Amino acid sequence: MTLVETVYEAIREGIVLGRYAPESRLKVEPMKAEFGVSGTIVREALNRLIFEGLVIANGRRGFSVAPFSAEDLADIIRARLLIEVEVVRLSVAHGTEDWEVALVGAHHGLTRREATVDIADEASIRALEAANRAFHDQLGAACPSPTLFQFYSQLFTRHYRYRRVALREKVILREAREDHQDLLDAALVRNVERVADITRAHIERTQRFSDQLITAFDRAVPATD
Amino acid sequence: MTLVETVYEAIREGIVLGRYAPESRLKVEPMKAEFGVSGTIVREALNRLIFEGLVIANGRRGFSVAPFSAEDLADIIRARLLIEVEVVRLSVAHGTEDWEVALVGAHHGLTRREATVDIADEASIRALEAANRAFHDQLGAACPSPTLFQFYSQLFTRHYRYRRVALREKVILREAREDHQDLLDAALVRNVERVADITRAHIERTQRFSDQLITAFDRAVPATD
DNA sequence: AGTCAACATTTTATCGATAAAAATATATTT
DNA sequence: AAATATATTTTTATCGATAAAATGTTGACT
Repeated sequence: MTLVETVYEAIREGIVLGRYAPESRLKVEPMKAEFGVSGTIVREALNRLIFEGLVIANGRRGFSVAPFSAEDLADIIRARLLIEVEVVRLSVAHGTEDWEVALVGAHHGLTRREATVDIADEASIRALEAANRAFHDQLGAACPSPTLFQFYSQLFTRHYRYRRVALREKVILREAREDHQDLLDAALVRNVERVADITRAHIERTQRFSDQLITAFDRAVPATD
Repeated sequence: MTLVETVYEAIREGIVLGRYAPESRLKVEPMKAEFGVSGTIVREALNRLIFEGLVIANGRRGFSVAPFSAEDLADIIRARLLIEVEVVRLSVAHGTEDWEVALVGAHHGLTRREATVDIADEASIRALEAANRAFHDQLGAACPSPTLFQFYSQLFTRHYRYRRVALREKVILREAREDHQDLLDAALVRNVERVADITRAHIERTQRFSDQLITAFDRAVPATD
């Protein structure tokens, strides 16, 4: 793996997990030290993140983390409703037996994490989210459109940046658990429209918490300037 | 405008217009000379193009132009059918009066080019395509979802890479002309579903030429290695 | 006190050089 | 002549240094 790729992953994780706050500047000089690489590497990694919607390039004024806003969140949800629903639809329609097997496996892993998650434990939450992501990725993995899958993936990541703030709510976890079971059942019997419906509801459900998310975030991180 | 941005635009245009053939390697050393900049600049520009789907990064083996394939083209068309249709739908539903004015203007510009285009003249074709792009961009410009608009834009660019091969067909030009007039008329009376339908047909029409496009390309540019 | 301008500092954008890797050519052995 | 090993060249990935902006600060002047 190339150095740029390593740094690129690290920065992306830093942004997604909120270690770099929204709108904060991503200064090359400090990051050189942080990762022990030269400025060129950092800059190349940042350039890759621009089109992923996580980093903003401000002309001659360097880079910064993409901002949080209610509009942006609404935008992400709307786009997910269009794209992710189509991705799972196509995937369930095209999935092979191997895909089914992998899906059952991913669901099992997710179930385990859901059962044992401790809301107070950061690592446990992190593991749950990884399993959640793996399950949803697998659900869409048989989608024959690489482009749509890439869009889905990007949106999922951007959405997670917001969602993680609310991940400690027990009620969300419970509802999500039910959705996941329903998704698996419908997917296994290839009920495409039902999978689409549950996916839609699953995404829409997060909308209920949108306002809370934004205000919760504003409380946690006061304006950066 | 920063140097990286300039070079980035130049490389993108080079790829879109086929000056850099699909799958050909994008070597930093020659490009340094071509643009009169250092390797760092070229690399940063290339990194930006990765997520746009125009450039592939091959681990430690440099960069290359995204390949042409029948699957890729089908993928682009499928994604456009989903995303662009939604973009124009949202845009027509949300467009203000200023948007209407700009749309009429863009359509007028396009009509002029369509009337005077000379299939044998490269510059004339180029101008037509710019006007075509401007009209379609304006049609979707009032879409309240920046994300969906960005996806639309990326797909349009990627599709153009294929379409330009077929742009010299008179029959395509004639059919497109009719679509554009119908799109404008339906947009002005805010007939959202009609605009969506025409857009769908407009994109689907290109599908008829897909096979020809691929074989035409294969003839024009024999395998690169 | 508040505005404005000269100055100092930080930060960025960019370059040229280098070491490591990959690709290519050459030689050597069978 | 084929296959393998070795040397050579090209190309890439990476670094440290520098000039040009941008930002922040101080201090004179109203």
